[in-house]
Amino acid sequence: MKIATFNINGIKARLPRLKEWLEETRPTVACLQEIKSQDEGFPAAEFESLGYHAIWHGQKSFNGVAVLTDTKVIPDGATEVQRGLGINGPKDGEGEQSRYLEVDVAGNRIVCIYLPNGNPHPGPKFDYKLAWMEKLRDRMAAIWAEEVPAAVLGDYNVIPEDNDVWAVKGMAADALMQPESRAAYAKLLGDGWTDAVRTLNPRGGMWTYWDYQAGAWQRDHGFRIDHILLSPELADRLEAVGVDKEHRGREKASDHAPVWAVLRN
DNA sequence: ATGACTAATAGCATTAGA
Repeated sequence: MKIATFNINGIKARLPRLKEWLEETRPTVACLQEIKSQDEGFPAAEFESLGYHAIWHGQKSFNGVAVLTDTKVIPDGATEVQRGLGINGPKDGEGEQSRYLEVDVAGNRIVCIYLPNGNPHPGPKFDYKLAWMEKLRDRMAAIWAEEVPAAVLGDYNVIPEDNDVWAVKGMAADALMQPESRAAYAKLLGDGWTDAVRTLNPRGGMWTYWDYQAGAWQRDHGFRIDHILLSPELADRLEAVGVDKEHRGREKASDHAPVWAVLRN
């Protein structure tokens, strides 16, 4: 089983690239973030024609997550367990943003997350990020207690270590690598979750994001913020990880590249 | 210290991303 996460930065703008990626790499499960589409605008039929079942949790303009499953491998598709973590956005009177979608896939719990960016730091958006991470930790602990094989994957918006960024100084002031952000991420690992990419590539240098600006892609000025966290049972089955970096260099690409992990059956 | 790019929605720019 190959599970993948891909922040696509707009499902309408990215549809040709996304379909291409699905056909070329054929992930069993694909977690998507930043679909930036309302529920009624989600192009489910496009994925059906490629042999993918979809569950989505949309929002107007921003955020939005979805889980695709290969119906050739998982005939029944995914079954929704929970959407949302029960935490409102940072603006006064704002409701919950669409950032969390938890499903069951053939007995495995798959959690697709789009963790708040948190910039600018400090400020209410950063506070919201940390509060969201606490809510996530609570929910992950509850899943852990269920003793179900689980993977929590998505855009964490956290650069975990210094060797996960092209230049520490360049990002020092950013919410993505504040000590509080890193500490909250480290707590998840401390709870027993395994960072799949870190485990098989401890030396770092494997980026998942390159900014559109300032020639970041051409200069390889990237960092790692898209992560796959595994429960012990799935961590024991971890066989390989990778970043589909080449897809970042294509026309009209997302600023993130897909990240994947292969789990033995 | 700032801007650079891109997407979405709504304007005759603004917000958000990271």
